Amino acid sequence: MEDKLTRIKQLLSSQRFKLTPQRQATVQVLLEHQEDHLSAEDVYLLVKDKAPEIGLATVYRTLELLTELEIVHKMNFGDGVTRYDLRRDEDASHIHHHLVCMNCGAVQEIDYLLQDVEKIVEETFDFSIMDVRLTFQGICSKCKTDPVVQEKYFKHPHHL
Amino acid sequence: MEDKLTRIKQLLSSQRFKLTPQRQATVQVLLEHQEDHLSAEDVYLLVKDKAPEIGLATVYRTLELLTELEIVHKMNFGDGVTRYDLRRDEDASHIHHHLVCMNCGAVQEIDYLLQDVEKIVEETFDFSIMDVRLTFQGICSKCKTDPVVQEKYFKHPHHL
DNA sequence: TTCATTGCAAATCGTTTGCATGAGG
DNA sequence: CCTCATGCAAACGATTTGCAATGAA
Repeated sequence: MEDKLTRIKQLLSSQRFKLTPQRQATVQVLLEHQEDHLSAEDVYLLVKDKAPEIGLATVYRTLELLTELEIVHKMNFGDGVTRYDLRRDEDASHIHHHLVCMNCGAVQEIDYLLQDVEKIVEETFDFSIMDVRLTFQGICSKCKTDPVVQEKYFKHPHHL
Repeated sequence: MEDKLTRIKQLLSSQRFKLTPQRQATVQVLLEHQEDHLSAEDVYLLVKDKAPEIGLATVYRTLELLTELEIVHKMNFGDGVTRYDLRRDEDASHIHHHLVCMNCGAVQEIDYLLQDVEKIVEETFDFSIMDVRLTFQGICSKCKTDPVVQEKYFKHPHHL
C-alpha cells in the first residue's frame, strides 16, 4: 500500500502535480476503503478526520484529478450520486461489475465472468471498449429473508 | 402502438390513475422515440409541441409514475442526466444493454447475449436480479475513423 | 364536493466555478 | 516571485416539493 502511494506520487509529479497533504489524505482514505464505493461526500467526511480544514470542493477536485490520471474509477448506480473507487491495477482496467441491493444498498463486486462477452461485443459491433459498467440491481441474500422485502418485491405479480 | 396506449391506459386506471392529456402526450412522445434515450428535458420539449401548456414538473412526475408502473425504464449513463425508455414488453424486462460512444455520445442497444451470465450470478450469489444495466463505453466504428479521436484515445499508452 | 392532477415557483441536492488567499519551489 | 492548490461562498443544472388552482368523477 505504501507501494501504491509512492506510485501515485510519481504519477502526479510526472505531470507536474503535487501530492499535497489534502491529496495524500484523500488517497489514504481511498486506500483504506478499497472495498467500499464512496461518494464524494463520504470521502469528504472521512478525510476531515485526518485533515479537518479540507473543503468539499478540494475533495471533488482531487477525485476528478485522480480520475483523469486513471488512478480512481468514477461510477454511478443511478441513485444520483457519483461514487469513486481506487483502480485495482493498470490494465485489466475495464472489468468492474456490481451487485447492488435495492433494499439495503449493499454493493458487492463481481469482477470476473464476462471477458467473452466483451470480446463478442468488440467484434460484432466494431466497437472499441474503453470501460464496462455492469450493474445488477436486485435483492441480496440477506435482505431476502426480511418479510417486508418479500412482501414488496416477491409477492405481487409485476404486471397484474 | 394504439395497442400499447390502450394497455397503458388500462394499467393506469386499474390503479386509480388517470390518463390525462399531459400523460397521454408524454406516452405518445415515448412511443414515437422508442429507439432514443430521452432525458426528462428532451421529453418536455417534445411534449410541448403537442401540449404547450405542460410543465416540466409534470413530465418528471409522469415519468416517475410510468417507471413505478414498469412502463418505462429509467437509466443513467453517468453524464448527470437520467434517461427514459419505453419498456419493450412485459417480462423479458431486465435485458437492456448499451454501447455508448464516448466521442459522439451515440447509444446503441444490444439487447441479447448475457442470459447465461444472469443465471450464474443468481446462483453464485443467491441474488435475485430485478434489473440489469450493462453499459459499454468506448468508441464506435464511425468515430474510430476520426483522426482527432485516434490521437485522443488510441495513441497514448494509458499509463506512461 | 372531493380528490387526483396540474403549473408555477421556490427549494433541494450534488457538483462546479470564481476569486482572493496561501504554500512551495 | 510565480504558479499551483486551497477554502469559501456563490453559481449551477437536474430533480423535487409546496401550494393554490383546476377539473373530472
